[in-house]
Amino acid sequence: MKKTIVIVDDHILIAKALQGIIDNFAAFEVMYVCENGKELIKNFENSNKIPDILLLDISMPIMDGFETVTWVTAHHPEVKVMALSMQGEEKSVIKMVSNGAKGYLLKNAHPVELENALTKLNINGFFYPDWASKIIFSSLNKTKDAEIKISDREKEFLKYTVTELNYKEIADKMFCSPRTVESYRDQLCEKLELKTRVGLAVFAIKNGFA
Amino acid sequence: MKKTIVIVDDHILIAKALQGIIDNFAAFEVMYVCENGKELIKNFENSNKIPDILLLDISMPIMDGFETVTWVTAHHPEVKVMALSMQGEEKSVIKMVSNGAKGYLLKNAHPVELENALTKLNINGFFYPDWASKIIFSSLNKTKDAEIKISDREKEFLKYTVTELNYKEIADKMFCSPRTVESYRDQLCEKLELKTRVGLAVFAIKNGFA
DNA sequence: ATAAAATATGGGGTTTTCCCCATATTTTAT
DNA sequence: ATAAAATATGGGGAAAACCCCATATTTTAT
Repeated sequence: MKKTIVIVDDHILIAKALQGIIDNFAAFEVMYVCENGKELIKNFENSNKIPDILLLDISMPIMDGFETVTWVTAHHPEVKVMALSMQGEEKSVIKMVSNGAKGYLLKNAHPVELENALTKLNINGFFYPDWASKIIFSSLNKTKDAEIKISDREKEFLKYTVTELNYKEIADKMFCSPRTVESYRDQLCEKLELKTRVGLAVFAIKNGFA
Repeated sequence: MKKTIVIVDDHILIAKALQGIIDNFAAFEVMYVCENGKELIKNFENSNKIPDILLLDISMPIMDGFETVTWVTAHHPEVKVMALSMQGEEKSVIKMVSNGAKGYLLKNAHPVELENALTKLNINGFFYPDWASKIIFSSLNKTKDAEIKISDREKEFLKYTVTELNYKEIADKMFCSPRTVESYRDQLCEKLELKTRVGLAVFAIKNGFA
């Protein structure tokens, strides 16, 4: 009996193409593909449509990989989720794994690696390439960095740092005094070990706050 | 006789998966796949390895789609290049088309659309979905925007704008006077209709200069 | 319950950025 | 060939950002 797989990827061409590859594997077959997490949830309402393995793209418009893996882990923990992404960005790996992903594969892997990964995932219950394991282990050590908490108000401020508004104007938008805005800057600079607004703006963009 | 296709995409899994789809098409067959433009050029040195159609991903590490399509158009204008990308970002479309791409397809297309696109490309010599044509035509009107040229020196400066270096320090790195650095800023701000360094930094990141 | 931490605000001063003025050289285009 | 544009540099001043000081309130944690 072949193990069943569902692919979730908003790039239909890619999803279908992957399906073609997987359907040639002896031990696996694709049940169906979805464009996003929402669609997957709808399918999961039907108990006949729950697969053994979920191949999950991370960046999706409607309900992304992080949200989806969280939902699947909560509602169908028996489904093994393998994350599939372009780059192996540290934060994505940590976020996916801590939200329940059992495997992580890059899209620049070879088809044989995909088969190998699926097999390992099926037998061992998990599959992490060396580079991913490294990230996961090293993330356990530096709990300090993970402790950086950014308040809602600071997040709001970060949105404005990437604009050409000055602090006075940001204060107006945030209904507070310019001093307060400057204190957000100072606090964030301290936490993030930055010195300038440019540094904050770059941080905001690269970490999805803007 | 089937039309030959070469796929260039750094995500091997995707490239191979696409190959699987295309090889099922009656009129087309994949000759080989490459991970980047450099590899393609090496292959093109052998005249037996020049295909009818090139399926070209845009974002690649070594030699990206823009550079690659420029090279191919210059050296092998008979090869029809179809750009393949995640999103249909306006700037990417314009850049690819003005550099010689004859077609543009999103990765969230259906496999049938791919076959249709390849057929049209082969028969008509071009293929642009409606959304892409719209972008191309509207870009012809606002030639002003397209005329924005950023000099090498300004590009170098843009790299530094996203750092926490001040203009004095940037001047040291660029072996010029701080005034000169400030003139780069002023010129860029004028061209890009920006006012602050933060604006420049955001521009630099979003447009791949940093 | 009480201390610690986070939030919000202010005064005042230094540095950096922004923006006006201008000039000499080099490159590009007609 | 000559004008226009781009490059590189400078002076000086206004505005913004940075950074020290401090305080009152609220929230969080032990």
